[in-house]
Amino acid sequence: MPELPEVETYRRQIEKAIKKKTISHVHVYPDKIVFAGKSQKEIKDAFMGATVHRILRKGKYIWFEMDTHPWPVFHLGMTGNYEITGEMPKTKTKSVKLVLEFDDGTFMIFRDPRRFGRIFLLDDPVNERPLSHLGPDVLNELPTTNQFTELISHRHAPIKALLLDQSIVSGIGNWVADEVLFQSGIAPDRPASDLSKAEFKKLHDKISSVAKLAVKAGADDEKYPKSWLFHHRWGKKKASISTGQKIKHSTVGGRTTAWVPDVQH
DNA sequence: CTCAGTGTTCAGTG
DNA sequence: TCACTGAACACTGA
Repeated sequence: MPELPEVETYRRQIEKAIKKKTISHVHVYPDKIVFAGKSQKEIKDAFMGATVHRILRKGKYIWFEMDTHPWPVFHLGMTGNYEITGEMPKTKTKSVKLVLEFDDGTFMIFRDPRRFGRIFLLDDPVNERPLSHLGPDVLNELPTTNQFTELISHRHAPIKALLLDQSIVSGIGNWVADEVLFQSGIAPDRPASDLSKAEFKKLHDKISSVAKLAVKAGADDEKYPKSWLFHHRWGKKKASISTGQKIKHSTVGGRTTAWVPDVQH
């Protein structure tokens, strides 16, 4: 379930679990796609014996800052996930792609059943593809309202498509985009160039508050405010928000979009 | 059996 | 080149 809140929450958990520790064993399960063409040996060599200093994140990518190069960069795709445990997973399901064992007996498991996730090996992650294509991070590097407005106010694509464009601001995914537009009262298919100055300000504020709050909640849905569209967006056909207004589902920016026409104009 | 999906990239069009 | 759209990718669950 990886959008920014999940990825940042994973980053914090992983950093807490393995910071300053050294990798003592590496188990790589062959997968040409997830490992982006790298051989098992290349992957193994990169991890083996390395000490992890920090876990960093930009947009939906996280990577290990280690004492040796190259550094591993992870993207969870649609279904990737991590698990930190004290023992080797007993049943090796097909979805397990990588298991790292650390010198204190901590294990980190990377799974990805649908194989949209990726593990890259890069010498300088932020300056190499695909990270070099990312715009500023929505959490740590969000542009000011004015900068944000300048970035997109001349564009004619639907505002939602631009929110999802990782090269403008990185980290916003499908449900976060919908949530932000709902709370801003802006219809997802409005061309960005149509938005007023006040709407850009509102949008910018909501991008910031939704991202921060979701991370603060540790990506735990149940802790998100009751008023959020999030809780109702996948509720069947006749779904509505707490106030009774109907949720409409349509395709915007190539993605299924949930929105409330009575509230978003 | 069919289809959409919490994401990204690339080909094709204007 | 740029801005934008839509398909492809892999696999599962509804």
